[in-house]
Amino acid sequence: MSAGHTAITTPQAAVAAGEPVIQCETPQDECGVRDVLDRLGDKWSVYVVVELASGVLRFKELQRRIHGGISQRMLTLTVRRLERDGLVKRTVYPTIPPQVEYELTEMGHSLTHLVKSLADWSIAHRPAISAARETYDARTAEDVRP
Amino acid sequence: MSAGHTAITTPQAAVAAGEPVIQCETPQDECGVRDVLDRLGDKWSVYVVVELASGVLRFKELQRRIHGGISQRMLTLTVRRLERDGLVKRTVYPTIPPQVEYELTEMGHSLTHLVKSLADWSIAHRPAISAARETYDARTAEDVRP
DNA sequence: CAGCATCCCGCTGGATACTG
DNA sequence: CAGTATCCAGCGGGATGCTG
Repeated sequence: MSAGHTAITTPQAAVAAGEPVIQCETPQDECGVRDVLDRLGDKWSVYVVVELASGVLRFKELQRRIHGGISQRMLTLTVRRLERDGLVKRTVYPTIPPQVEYELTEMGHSLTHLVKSLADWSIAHRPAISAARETYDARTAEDVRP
Repeated sequence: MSAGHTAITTPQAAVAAGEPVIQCETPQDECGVRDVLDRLGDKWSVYVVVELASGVLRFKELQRRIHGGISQRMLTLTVRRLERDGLVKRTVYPTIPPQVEYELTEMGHSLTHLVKSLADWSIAHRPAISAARETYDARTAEDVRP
């Protein structure tokens, strides 16, 4: 994510200075959020987790299941990141042709609950969001008279 | 759930573990997830929501509170998007100097719970994630011996 | 089948300067 | 103070081709 080439205000400085944070008292909370969002933020991680929530999958099958068609490249990258973070376990069978199975770890499964909540919230509020967008667009359209 | 004709999948794991199985057979479900993740995916939305969770804030104050120093541009964009989606309410007071207040809508507040959960999960699992990364890095390092 | 390497485009997002 | 407008670097991510 952040390349960190700008050093106007380092997060460390803010933390060290004991800046007022959210309703949570510890400043680490935000770092934590960022950690999760960095994982969940990228386009495909959640979908992989979602698909793996139902069971073990091989690479191709995993790719096939993800609607919208994730590219091979992105699936590899995504799955590798998740593996690195200990959310996904990757098992290689040295057969011919090669077979690689992906499954969620315990930690990965625990994330499933949150993803589910996210999905539920999203589904529940989608109509409201759509409506809000239409309202907003209509209002700004009449607002900006050319 | 479908499947059952291939031996690849093993949904038993999820079932046995009592995991909430997420069904993504309908494309709408995924669109829903994508909708939320598109909002949460961008770098700053969550932080804005987090900061606004504690109360009404003006532009500058909001910018000041966000760690890492969000640029005016990004704060504007982020806050506009959130407003468009009906998560944030923007109130303009035509005074001099101008004063604009931001606050979460009801829907925005409902998202706060999820963000909170995300933060909690993140904080709880950060050590595990760090450990996993170290393990992974060490393993791959010795794996790729030149 | 699984996955690495390469090219390349578009969007995100930072810095800067200018208005109301 | 609260933006808008512009320029530009970086990387996310698609398409393609090559290995084991």
